[in-house]
Amino acid sequence: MATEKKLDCVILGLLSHEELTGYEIKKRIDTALKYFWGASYGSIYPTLGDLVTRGLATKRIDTKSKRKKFIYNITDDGRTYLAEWLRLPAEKDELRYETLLKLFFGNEAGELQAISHIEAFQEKIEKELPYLLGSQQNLEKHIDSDKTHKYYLLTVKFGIQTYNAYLKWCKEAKKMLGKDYE
Amino acid sequence: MATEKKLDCVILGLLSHEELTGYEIKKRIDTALKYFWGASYGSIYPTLGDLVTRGLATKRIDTKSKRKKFIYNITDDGRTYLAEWLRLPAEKDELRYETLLKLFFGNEAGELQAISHIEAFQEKIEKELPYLLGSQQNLEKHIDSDKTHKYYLLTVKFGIQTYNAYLKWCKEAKKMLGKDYE
DNA sequence: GCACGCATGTAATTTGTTACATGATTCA
DNA sequence: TGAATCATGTAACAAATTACATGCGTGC
Repeated sequence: MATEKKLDCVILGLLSHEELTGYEIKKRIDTALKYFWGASYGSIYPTLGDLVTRGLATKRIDTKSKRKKFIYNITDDGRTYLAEWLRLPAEKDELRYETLLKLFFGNEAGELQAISHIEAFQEKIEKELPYLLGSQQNLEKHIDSDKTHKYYLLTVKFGIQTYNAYLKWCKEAKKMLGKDYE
Repeated sequence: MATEKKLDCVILGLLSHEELTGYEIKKRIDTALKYFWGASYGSIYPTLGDLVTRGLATKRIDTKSKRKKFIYNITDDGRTYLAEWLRLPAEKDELRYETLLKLFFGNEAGELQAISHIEAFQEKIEKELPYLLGSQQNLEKHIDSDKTHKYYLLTVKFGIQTYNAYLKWCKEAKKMLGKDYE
C-alpha cells in the first residue's frame, strides 16, 4: 500500500474532539467514518502505541470503570501535527468498486449476471441509505449544540448525495441491460 | 491488505478481450479502469508471471515488432477461472476519500480550510468529467460494433452520475460553510 | 544527439488485514 | 449459566506501492 499512513491523523482527529479508548476509536470509525474510511484493531492499537511514543498522544489507565481500559488523549504536539496535516491538500481520493470491475468484464458473463450484480449493489445501498438520512436529521436538529456537527453533517450529505446518484444509475443500468419491466 | 487478491482477475478480464503486453495492461488500467481500480507495474508484472505459472495465461515473445516485448494470452483454464469469479457476488466496494476525512475533522482547522479542500476536490472533478463525457459519446456511437462496449459504457455512466452528484454536493457544502456568494 | 515513450522487471518497504489469544462484565 | 459486548493486544501473512535498474526505438 505505501501511500503514507493516515491512520495516525484519523486517530488524532478523533482524539481532538474527545478522549477515547482504542475500542471506542474503532467504533467511531465503524460508524461515523464508515462511508469513507476504515481500520481494524490490528492497525489501531499499534498506531496508538506509536502516537504515545512520538509524544502526540498520552495513555492513562481508567480508574472509574471496573474494566481494565486505557484512555487516550491528544497532546499539544498532537494538535500541531494534526493541524499541519489538515492544512495540506488531500493526496488521494480513491474508489475501489469490485462491482464495477465485474460489470466492466460483464460481456464474458452475460446480461443476467450483470443485472444480478447491479441488484445486489442496489440492495446494499438501499439498506444503508436510511442510516445516513437518520444521521442527517439528527445532526441538523443539534447543529448548534456542537461546532463539530456541521462538519459531520457535510460528510453525511456527501454520502446521501452519492448514494442517490448510485440508485439513479442502477435504474438506468438495468434498463440498458434490457430490464425495462417493473 | 489481505482482502483476497483481485489483480489476477482484472488482468484476465482484460486478456479475455484481447492479447496484451504488461505495458498495455497498465495503460488499460490507467485509462478505462481508472475511475474504479488501480495497479502499478510492481504488481502487474509479478501477477502476470503468476498467471502463467498457474496455467491461466500464456506468454510469448512478439516477433513482429522490433522491440523486445512479451504478449500475454488467456487460456481456457483462465477463462474458466475468470467466469467463476465473475459469477460470485462482489465482496468489497470501498471508497477512501482523504478529502472527506479532512472535512470531517474540519472544526480543528476552520471554515476557510474546509472550503479550500472542497474547492480543490471540485476542480479535480471538473477536470476529469469531460473525459468521461467524451468516453460516453464515443461508446454510444460505436455501441453496436463490439459487445463489450455496452459494459464499458455502464461503468462510464456510473462515473458521470457520481461526478455530477459530487459537484452538486460541492455547491451545497460551500453554501453550508458560508460561501453563498459567486 | 537527445528527449520521450515503449518496455520489462526486481527489491525494499509500507501498510494493513485476519486470525489468534485472553479475559472481564453485563444482562437475560 | 451462558451469550453478547466490552476491551486489549500480537503474530503471521498478504498485497501493493515506490524507487530503482536497464535499455531500445522514434521523431524532432
